[in-house]
Amino acid sequence: MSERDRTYDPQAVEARWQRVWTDARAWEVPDPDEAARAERPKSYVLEQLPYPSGKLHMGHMLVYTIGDVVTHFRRRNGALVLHPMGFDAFGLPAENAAFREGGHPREITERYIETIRASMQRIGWWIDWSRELSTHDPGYYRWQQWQFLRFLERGLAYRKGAHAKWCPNDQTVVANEQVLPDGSCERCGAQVESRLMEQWFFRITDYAQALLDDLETVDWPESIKARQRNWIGRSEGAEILFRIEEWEEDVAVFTTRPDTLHGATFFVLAPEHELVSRVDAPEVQEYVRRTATKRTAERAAAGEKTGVPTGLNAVNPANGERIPIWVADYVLMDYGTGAIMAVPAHDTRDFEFARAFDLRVRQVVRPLEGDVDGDEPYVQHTEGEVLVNSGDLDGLPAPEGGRRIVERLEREGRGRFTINFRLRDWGFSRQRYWGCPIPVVHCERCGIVPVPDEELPVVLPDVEDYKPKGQPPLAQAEEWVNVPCPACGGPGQRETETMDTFVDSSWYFLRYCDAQNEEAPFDRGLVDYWNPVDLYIGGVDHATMHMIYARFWVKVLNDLGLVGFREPFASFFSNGWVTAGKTKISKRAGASVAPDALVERHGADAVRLAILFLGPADQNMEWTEETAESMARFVRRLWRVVGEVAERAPQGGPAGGVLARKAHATIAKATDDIGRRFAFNTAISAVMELVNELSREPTDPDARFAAETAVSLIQPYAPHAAEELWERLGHERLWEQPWPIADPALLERDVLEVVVQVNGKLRDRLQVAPGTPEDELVALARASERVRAHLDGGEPRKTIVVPGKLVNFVV
RNA sequence: GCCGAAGUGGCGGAACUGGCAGACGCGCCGGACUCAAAAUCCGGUGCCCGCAAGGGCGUGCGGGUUCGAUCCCCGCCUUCGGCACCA
Repeated sequence: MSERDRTYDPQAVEARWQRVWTDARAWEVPDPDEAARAERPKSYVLEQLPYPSGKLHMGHMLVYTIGDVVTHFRRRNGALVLHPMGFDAFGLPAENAAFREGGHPREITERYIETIRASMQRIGWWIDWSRELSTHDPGYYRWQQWQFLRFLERGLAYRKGAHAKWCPNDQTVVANEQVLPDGSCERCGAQVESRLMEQWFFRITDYAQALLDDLETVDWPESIKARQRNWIGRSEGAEILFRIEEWEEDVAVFTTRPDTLHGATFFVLAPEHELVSRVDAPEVQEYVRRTATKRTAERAAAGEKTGVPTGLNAVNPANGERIPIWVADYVLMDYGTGAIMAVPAHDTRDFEFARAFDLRVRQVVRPLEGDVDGDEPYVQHTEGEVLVNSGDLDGLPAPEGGRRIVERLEREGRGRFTINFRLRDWGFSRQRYWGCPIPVVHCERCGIVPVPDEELPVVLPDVEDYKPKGQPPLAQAEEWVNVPCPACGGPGQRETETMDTFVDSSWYFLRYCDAQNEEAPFDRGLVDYWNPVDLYIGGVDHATMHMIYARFWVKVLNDLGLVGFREPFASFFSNGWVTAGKTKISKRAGASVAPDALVERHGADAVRLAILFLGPADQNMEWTEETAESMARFVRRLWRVVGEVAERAPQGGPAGGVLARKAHATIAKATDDIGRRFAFNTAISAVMELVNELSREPTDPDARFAAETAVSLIQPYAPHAAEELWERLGHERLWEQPWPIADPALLERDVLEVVVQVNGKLRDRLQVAPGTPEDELVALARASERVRAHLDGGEPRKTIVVPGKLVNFVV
């Protein structure tokens, strides 16, 4: 044994095998022809792609190692596994990194891409780099612009004036999803304001119901589905028209409780409601001004209710009653119609408002027990409650009464059943530089004119100053902006806003399937072959935005006939957060625990093992360096034990002894843990147990088989060391070896341990042969000294026997 | 308020279908090797009583079902996460 073989040098071993794999082009997955498709199943394993706005951190270490282990496992189980990688290069994170560090966003971004790719390759993740893409590449976003134009043709992309969340610091519109609960900007922490401006939207609300229904068809954790359902927020109810008496005009409200219509004692408009701007009263306009400057946080803080009366009255269509119209900011413009009928007896918020301004309260649904009459609002729906104070409907069960009310209004043309969603259309334009240009030209004569397909891509130009200053940075690129209108040839200006980065990530998984295509976004045959993604892996933080947008995008493409499936991600594994101390590791913190430094110290194999041994991969975990040390120790131990076996253990197949049985049990456990349970930590434990037993019997006739099994099973986690040890055991190309299969015959133990209990408490253990008859087991158990002591000489009242497992006496 | 997840040794965690609670690892204790230390190896390690044999207790709390409950049911407590004047 040479000195090199004796001591484990991860840096040398890992470099060696990475060279071998690269030379063999082992990580590439060419698109299979028909014959190959018939021969092997496909599996598309995908992790959410990284933002190149910082270096790799331990969160990445976790996601990509999970994906890598599954990739190895499925490959060696015979599947053709697509496992690509790319970079989500555009968008605020990359741009902010450029501001932070100086330089052009493109340079910074590309530098980070280099760095991250080098780290990934050093860690040895089994990635098909021939399919790499970056969203800032014109070869990529050209086809995004092309798809946008298809959406535009269908009316699924449109422009409208809307109240937008505006970040005064980033000088851009931010998505609702990017505003934190306290009203601050997710990116920079500044307080977000409300502004009325023209913006681009995708009509995602057209797909609200489909997005909800199709959740039934995907295999995702229930918690993630629940978040999406929550986000889509479907409510069944009715739209009802009230008449503004003084103006002889109708105004619609949405309600989920039409049964309480007779209890409406006042009416409230959101301050942004169109009608409010037409109210002359100065105190109303003053109130509207005040709420507009109010920060989201203050308005949302459900403290004191504020509002002003308009002096106008609305007529309740159910009973002709006149009720006062108020303006109050507890009514939101972007939900329902921006106007409500207030029923203080049956809604807590209306009740609070009525209390604050001394408005009438009238109960119209009688609870089964107790009474309301002003003290507490009664809101809970209970089975069997009936209407009161509702004219001829009195005594009807509330739900039925509600139905009758809407049916009546429907006949009069003053109401209808409807469904309202919390989900709003996706505002995707950003007043920022670093994003995909929106390929349209504004023409005074023709309006918004799409750039013809053959002129794509509209390439993002360089500008002097790419920092936002109230108007989009692209407006400075005058030569680029001023172009003839594609329709009439007259003077036109390009759109200067860019697309939200979530557009980029809504279809990247399709592009991987045909990344070099210059004729189309992708070939439908290839995309339909690989998709849907069989296992998508990523963080919960993308459970709503990204994963809803991507689902929407695919549904639209399906409706356009561009893809043959309606859901992008057939199953989803949500990985936990990695924390160091108490803070989530991200680019903001944690250079000290950067994977690069850890790999330098312990080797890639040890760090890969450590991140998965830390705990269940779908739960949050706290990183500890001790774990990396302990995994490095384990690899060294494996190295030494396998070396000893290679040198001293007898040649020949397994003899079927204890060690061979243990090896087969380990195969069964590791296979189930990786393949079905995604319990990577316990799979590693199982291999450790095997190695522990092997280290006690390195010259056993089964030692060679046990060593081979251990090496083979640890390969997805520690591919470099495993490959080297496999070679040491006299074999080649472990990465191409089929995953081992447990022999059911050897899973049967030759001696079973049967537990003997008295009253459910463990009193003795028996060693018996498998298949020992029940009565013999009972006899053996009763013969036990320790059992007899607890039986107190009496007869057991009852005896329970679980064959092969236990005997329980009840006295 | 609504929705979701989770409470097990000193620590991370295991127990997969109701059947040996604490696998595996960290830490700690003891020993071997060493001039010494590191590394490595061997042994021990839930808590309490006991010299020991052995016994008792033990999976957030209180009940229940069961021969038997970390696991199922009911009622609480705590922690974490998401949504939230959503009409």
